[in-house]
Amino acid sequence: MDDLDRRIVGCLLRNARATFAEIGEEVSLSAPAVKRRVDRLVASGTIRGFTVLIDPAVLGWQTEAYVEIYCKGTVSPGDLRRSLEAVPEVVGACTVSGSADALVHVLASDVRHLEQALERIRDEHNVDHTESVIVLSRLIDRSRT
Amino acid sequence: MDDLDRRIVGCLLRNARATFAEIGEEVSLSAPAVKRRVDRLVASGTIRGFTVLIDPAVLGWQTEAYVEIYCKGTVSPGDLRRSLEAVPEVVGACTVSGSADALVHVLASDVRHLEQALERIRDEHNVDHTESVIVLSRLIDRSRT
DNA sequence: GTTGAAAAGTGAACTCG
DNA sequence: CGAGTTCACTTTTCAAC
Repeated sequence: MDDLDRRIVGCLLRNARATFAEIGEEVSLSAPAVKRRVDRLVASGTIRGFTVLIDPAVLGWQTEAYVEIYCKGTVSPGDLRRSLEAVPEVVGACTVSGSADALVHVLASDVRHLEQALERIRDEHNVDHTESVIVLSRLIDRSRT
Repeated sequence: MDDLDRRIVGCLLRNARATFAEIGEEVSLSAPAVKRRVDRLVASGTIRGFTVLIDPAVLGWQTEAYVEIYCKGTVSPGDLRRSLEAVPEVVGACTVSGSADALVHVLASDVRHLEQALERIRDEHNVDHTESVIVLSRLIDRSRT
């Protein structure tokens, strides 16, 4: 992972469908040289995949919340992950410092749908209670590294 | 945005560099038909762009926090966005329900770097105080809608 | 980095409801 | 007419050098 790799990744972050020749022009490399580096970055796991950015409003999933999960007693991160993965509305989750066991990012079509997702999360055997903040407006989204 | 579009978007979410022919095979369409639909989705803004998923650990930005921002008096979302956009470590931000004015997602190389970013956020003229939780481990990341 | 064969992208003309 | 298809033609990929 040298500086050239970083510049190639920078191009791909902006447009993952750029041709190798286009990237090569920007970083002063031939198309095959770029391809070899990209292949290596994919093989090594540095590049985990190529994806598309969708306007969430179009999919109709406009209601967003961050939910702090408090579990009964202690719970392993692995168990927590398995519990939360079962709920498709959960788009992100992490264990955090402080008294909460996890912070969960939930995306739903509307408030009604969000409530249903929260109920499903709460119904998991090891969840004691939850504390939610609802997103009013998204100010910044630079989530793709 | 019909069911065919949704299936095409599904393919692109999994692999944004899939060829139109590959996508076409999966959704039972010819390559040019897929291309026309993808072009339309891009033109209409449904597809906001193509990007690459990078292993954050490789870039060395492994320290993550969620920070609640409390401002002095009232502040417009626009001003808040401008303040936060000036801090590159801020990867996401939204206004939220409850007493905090905003919830900010911060990514930094280490705790020291995170602290510097928090200081920069606090130094913005309209920030009263902040409340942070540090991410211990990421359980789920399905952030790319 | 260069070259060349194979594959994919792309626009036009055409066909079907 | 909007949406899909086939077909020619250009560009890109990708493996060998």
